[in-house]
This record gives sequence, C-alpha cells and structure tokens, in this order.
Amino acid sequence: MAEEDDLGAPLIAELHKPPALLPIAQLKDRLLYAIEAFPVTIIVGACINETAQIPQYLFKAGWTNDGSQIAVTQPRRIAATSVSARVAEELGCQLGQEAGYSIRFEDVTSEKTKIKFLTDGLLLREMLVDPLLKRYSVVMVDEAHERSLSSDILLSLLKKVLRARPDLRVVVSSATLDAEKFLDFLAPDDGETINNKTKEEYGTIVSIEGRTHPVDIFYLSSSTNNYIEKAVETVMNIHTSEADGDILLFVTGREEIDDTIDMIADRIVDLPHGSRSLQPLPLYAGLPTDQQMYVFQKAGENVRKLIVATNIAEASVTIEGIIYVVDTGYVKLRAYDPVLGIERLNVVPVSKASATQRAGRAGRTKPGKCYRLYTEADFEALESATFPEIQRSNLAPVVLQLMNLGIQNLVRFDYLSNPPSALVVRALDLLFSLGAVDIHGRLTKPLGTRMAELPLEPMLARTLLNAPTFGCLSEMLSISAMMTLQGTAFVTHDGNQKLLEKARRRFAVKEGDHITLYNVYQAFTNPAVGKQSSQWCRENSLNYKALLKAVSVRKQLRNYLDRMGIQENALASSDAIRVGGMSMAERVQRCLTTGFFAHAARMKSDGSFVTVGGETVLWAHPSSIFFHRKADWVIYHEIQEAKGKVYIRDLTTVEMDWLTEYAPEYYKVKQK
DNA sequence: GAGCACTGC
Repeated sequence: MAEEDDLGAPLIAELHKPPALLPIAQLKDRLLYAIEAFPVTIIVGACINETAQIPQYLFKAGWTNDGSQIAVTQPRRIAATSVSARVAEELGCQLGQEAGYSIRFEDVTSEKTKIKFLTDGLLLREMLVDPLLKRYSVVMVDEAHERSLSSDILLSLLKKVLRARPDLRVVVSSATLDAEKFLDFLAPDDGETINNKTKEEYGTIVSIEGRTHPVDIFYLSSSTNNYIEKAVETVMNIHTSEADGDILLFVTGREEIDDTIDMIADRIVDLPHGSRSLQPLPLYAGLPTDQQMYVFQKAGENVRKLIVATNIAEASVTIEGIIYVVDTGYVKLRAYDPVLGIERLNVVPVSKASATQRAGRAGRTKPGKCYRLYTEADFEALESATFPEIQRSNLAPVVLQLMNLGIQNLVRFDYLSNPPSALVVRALDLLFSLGAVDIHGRLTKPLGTRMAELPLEPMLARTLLNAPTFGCLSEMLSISAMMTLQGTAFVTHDGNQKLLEKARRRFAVKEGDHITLYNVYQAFTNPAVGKQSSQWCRENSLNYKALLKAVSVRKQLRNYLDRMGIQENALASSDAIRVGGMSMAERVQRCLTTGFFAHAARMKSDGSFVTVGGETVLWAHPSSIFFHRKADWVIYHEIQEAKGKVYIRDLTTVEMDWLTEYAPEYYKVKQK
C-alpha cells in the first residue's frame, strides 16, 4: 500500500496497541456498585453486548422489585427492537413480557415488562403524561455521543427530574471522549450540592473500552485534494493486494456513490483474467429497500463486495464480513440558516468520534484495517465530536415541545450545548406568527398545546388543525401524512427516471404537489385501484414502504384529533370563511395558506421564484410539478440549498389575497 | 434548470 503513486500520497500505518480487556464479571460488579452509589453513571465505550447486559444486571439486582421499570433509550427504532429481542432471548422470555420495546406505531410491552427499550423521542413524549418518569427506577440513555436533538433534550430534562427524584438513577452511555462533559452537565458544580451530594458523590465514569477486534489504521502521508479518486485508488489496491474480506467505503452522498461506482466499474475491466472480481454496491437511505438488500447478501465465490455508503453505514446499518474500511473523512451535515430560514447540506470533515466509529466497522468479526484518506495530523485536528444537532437545526418543533412540558424561558434553558440565540428567536417568531405562542411568549391554549401534541412540524400542525374550518379534514389528514414522507413517495425501481416522471404525471393536478400527493394516497388506498399492494406501487414508480407508513401516520393523526375532539364539519365555528360553493381543491389551497403563509413565493417570467421580501432567488425542486409548469403565487413546504441553488419542494398555487387575508399581521409587518 | 446526509414523534 505504501508505494508512491500518481496522487503522491501513500498510506502509512499507525502502530496498533492492543487494548486491555476488562473481565465481564468485574465489569458487572463495578457497574452495579456505581449505579447503587451514584445518581448518575456515565459508561464509556459500551457496545451492543453491554447495552443488552446492563439492564439485565439491574433487573436481576432488584431494581424493578418495587414494580418500577428500567428504560433504555435508543436514537433509532431498529436498535430498540433488535436489542430488546436479544434481551428477551437471554432472559428466556417472550418479547413483550419481562423485556419489550416501544416505538412509534408499535408498543410491544405488557404489565410484566421490566426492561423497556424505546426511542429517545418517544420517552420525551411520555414525559408529557409522566413528567417525573415515575414508572422508571433507572433511565439509560444510549448513544448519547451522537448528540441527537432528542437525546440532548432528554438529558436536560433528566437533569431536572434527578433533582426532584433522589431515588432515580440515570445511566448515560457514550463512545469515548465526551464522558466528562456529560458528567459535568448532570452533576452539581464544584462546591455545590444536589440532594446533599457533592459532584464527587453524585456521579462517576465507568470505562469499558476495547472489547472489539483490533483495527489497524493507515493514514495518508500527505493530504489529497481529490478524495474520490484517492478512494478508488485505495479500493483497487486493497482488492489486488489484500486478503479476503469485503470493503466498506464512506462517501458523502448519492452522487458521489454513483460516480465512485462508475469509476470502479472502469477499473474492474483492467483486472487480469481469472482474478477475483470486485462487486461494487451502493448504500444510502433513499435507496429502495429491495435494492438495499444486496448489501447484506453474501458475495459469490471468488467475489469481493465493495459497499459504497453514506453515513447510514456508520451506526444505523451493520454489514457482516467487512474487514476493510476506507474513510474519505467527510460527511454531509445539515446546517440551518436562521436569518433566511434555509436548510443547507454542507460537506464537512467528520469528527474524531465519527472516524473512530467508521474504523470500528472493520473489526466486528475479526481484526481489520482502516484506510483514512487524510493525514494523521488532519485526524488530530478534527473536532472531537460531531457538532450537536441542536446547534444547527430549525428549533421550532423543539421549542414547541419544551413549552408544552412547562419550560417557560427557552433562552435560559439548561442545554447540554447552547443553541445560537438566533435559532431560538427564529423559532419563537415562527410560533408566534402561527398563533402557538402569545405576545407574552406563552404557549396558547388550546391551539399551541394541540400543535405541540401532534407529531408534525408546527406549520403543518397548524394547517391540519385549521382543516375542519375549511371542510377538508379528511383531505388534510392524507396530505399531512404524505408530507411526513419527505419526498420519498416516488421512487425509481430500475433507475429509469422517465418512468418515474410518467407516473408522476398520472397523479398530477394543476393546483400543485400537495393535491398530487393526495391523489397518490387516494389511489393507493382505494380497494379498486392500488389495493395497498406492492405490485401496484411498482407499476407506478411508488415507494410501497413509504406509502404504508403514510397510512400509519394518517391513522395516528386521526387518533390524536379524535382525542382532541376535533372532527369534520366544524364550519359553524367560523362564519368568516365561506366554503359553501368552493371546490375541494380550493379549500385545501386556502387551508394550506393558513399554515404556510410564511413560505410564500412568486414565479417570475424566467421560471425562478422570489420570496415576498424579494431577497432570495428560489427554484422549484425537480420533483415538483412546477419544475416545468408556470405558476404565479405559491406556498411551499420546504426550502433547501443544494450546490449553491436554493430549491423549494412541495408547491401549491395560492392567491395573493389569501396571504393577506389569513396572515394580516405577518404581511403588514413584512410590507413596511 | 436537474436533484435528500441521517434520524424520530
């Protein structure tokens, strides 16, 4: 590997030091002691084994004898279900008995359940009805180092709960590096006490690092300015000179995956006859499930798999048989511009934690090798952990949820990492303009609390809650459910984009994308048309799994509204809105305006759009029916920048008068 | 004119 090549940057090895292993029995005793003695225990370096074992230790040590439960939160549904299944097996019980899981749409628990795995987002929802989490004696937050929005918020709230409940035990599981930060955050400051405990008495760190196979790390001797070319080079070198074992290559997105696979395909042709072949396979979240399956199938005789993946392979998806990891050192991360309200996807260097996680993917079954396409000095210069999501997201949904939990002052809230105040202010502004927050900064009742309860972003929640007034509740339920699919409804089954566009045209209407998606939902669920079948989806370039999800989401939304006592035909509540002779399309268009007035734009003669203030040039996303058609005023669901161009997605035509009619305050201010 | 990193309720 270390030979000079055209790119002038050979890979050099870092000497590998075998880690010391802590005997499992000793680990158990230390953990049980720590959790007994300290309200807060931070566990460093636990992998799947420990995540499954620790709650069982606690269960067997009597932490649920008083009838309470142990909660283990996960950032992803798949982890909650798979780890709970494993624990149930180890306990020798049926899943849903002593061990179970609870995720959105699926509650596999019973009165007997003692160990409950759930997503961190769902535990946050539980806090609405049980703010002190009284049913749990221990809450374990797994994968805290990922710094997801919900696990960060959960830790803030747990910090408060701990002060009110000296009996509660919080266990935070993190991969290396950040342990001190979590402990500092949850424990009292130096010299202070909480429930009569000093910082030293309040929490402890237990380290169980190094239980996987060793992975040799190689770095470049000098940086490269074309990591894709270097990646192709490295992959080919591994393939021709290293022993058996599949390769996992991390790049940043779909386009890079396609490019890389094309380049590899060109190089494969040059391989000598009779040599082992290389099979490149793409893996990214947007890939339809049937195509993702190839990645998990064993390669044929004399074939080496090369999986070219996004970050999905870093933690969400695990592939057996990976011995070699090639890490370009980059990732695509979301950034939110609070001034323009635009989301961006930026390619940025990974964090040390990410790089370590990526390398670890090579050592799951036996010792492996990781090739980092950057220098050791570059690695040392990386941020230790990924920038927390709370510092780079649209915070309107979070702010709404926190207010509904009784948090009044969002600026002074005790965050694990403070979000930039511009993000908080922007969120409050939006919530105010939607009527969820009053002039005093308090959540309104019932509108604000209802919006917070719905599992929808605020603008969509507001729209749905307005639907009865326009006599289009049923339609808006379907549209809301389809919007949660985030553009995944249509899909190419064989890479044929033309078929997809043809299919889209079959459902398209002149009013725009929302009603087009409504037509898709109607057709899919119609017993005489789509019959909720995968076959029909295939024929219409539709994503079967996504549409099934829409059906579930719609049911759930319907349940929420039923519980709120919201039904169709609440027309009498507002005689200002005359919907009598109005077409259903117009009712939906007007209703959408009441939630998305802040996302209004007008098409210019060149086909681009401008916002009301006229400061930004926008383009219809290629998936919109207005990519090709003319329009005047529209509202859009989402705005995102890609490659320097700002795209708006999911557009529906509106009349300018509706904007001032339904949002007079908002447009009065804007026009000054 | 030509495109979503990844999760979650």
